[in-house]
Amino acid sequence: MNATRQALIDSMKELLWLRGYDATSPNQVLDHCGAGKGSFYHHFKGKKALAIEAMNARVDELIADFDLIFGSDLPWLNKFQQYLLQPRTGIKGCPMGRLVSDPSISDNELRTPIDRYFKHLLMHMSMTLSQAQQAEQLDENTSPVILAETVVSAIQGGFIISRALHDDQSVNSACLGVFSLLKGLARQAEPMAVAG
Amino acid sequence: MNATRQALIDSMKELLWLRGYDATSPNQVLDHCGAGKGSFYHHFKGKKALAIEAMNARVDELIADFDLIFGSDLPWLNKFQQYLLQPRTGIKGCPMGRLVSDPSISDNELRTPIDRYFKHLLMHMSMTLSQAQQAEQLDENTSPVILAETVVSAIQGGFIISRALHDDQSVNSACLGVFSLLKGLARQAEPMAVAG
DNA sequence: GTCTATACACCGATAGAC
DNA sequence: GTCTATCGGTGTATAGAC
Repeated sequence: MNATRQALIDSMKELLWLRGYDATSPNQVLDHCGAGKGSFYHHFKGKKALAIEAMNARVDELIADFDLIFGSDLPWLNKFQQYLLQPRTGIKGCPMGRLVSDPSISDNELRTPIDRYFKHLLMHMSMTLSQAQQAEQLDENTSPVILAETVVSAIQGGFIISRALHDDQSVNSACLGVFSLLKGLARQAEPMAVAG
Repeated sequence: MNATRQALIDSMKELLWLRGYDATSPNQVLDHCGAGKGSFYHHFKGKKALAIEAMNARVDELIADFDLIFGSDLPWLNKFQQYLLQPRTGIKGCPMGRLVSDPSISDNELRTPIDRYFKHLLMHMSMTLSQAQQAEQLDENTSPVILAETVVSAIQGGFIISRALHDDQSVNSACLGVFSLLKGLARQAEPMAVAG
């Protein structure tokens, strides 16, 4: 892979996190990585094409981190504990979540990587919760799908509060709060009933 | 109050919700309300000044709605029920929450109305929760401040998920989920009927 | 108070030399 | 593959007539 091409992707990845899509211009990307306009339009059809590659690279990164925890054989509650209690820098925002407010993201091609990221989180969290219910380790009155949505929302919303109040810690409070609520639903597995 | 001036504020309010701050240009505001450039810069120092007035007007509106519920004498859980189970149009996003991702919002003057909105929600929710604890109607193991942050985060994050998945209902699922979790912490010092 | 004309910077993209 | 020059369009704001 060409080094300039990779540098363009890396710079776009960084600037998307820092300023979002609409507010990031090709010129800013070029300044950031020291490339020239000619390289940009040689390697990519345009801003949108580069952004999609950069977003997909970021999603791969984030999903790999997520899978380290949710793909492990930790007990279900410990998975959520590890994921939710990771320290986050609230004001920076979520590299994916912050993009959805950009007007251009209503374009479906631009939205695809973001959709992929959140669908992955939601699906694997709700699978974990569903298995916990089957093992009688989780209260059965709440739907795993809705519960997963609530957890992901608490994280994303925590970033919003952090930026709104200019306070890096708000997101961590929100994550702690939703973890406490989740912990309240944990049940000790009871001995398996024997049919007959 | 001059009618043109008011029309400019109303149009900016609308466009801020629709497109955010950075992506809304003075020309778009003028097209939206039919005013001319001269009127704009006669009544307002510039885009930023108009946006601040429009944001403050929106916050007043949202806070009035919020206070209708949280300023009432409903039981604490019913307040959260009414507020959280209001149907929301997820893809439109929260008129305040969507603004925090705009790079320009790191400017403190622009952030002030947003800060005021969220501080109001958080303070009054945590007061309600604190009083519920004193009345022994709410589990005492979780901090009211953290719980309030979790509730507001679930709403805001729900909007993010809605926009990410292009699904109006995600935000309502997230709100339902956090309400269920909250309901699980209710204690019956006195008889309380709660549907849902 | 409102209008039109204008200024200047930056946007995303292209052309063509090397 | 990379560079510089340039394009048409738009953003924010100002000037000055009426």
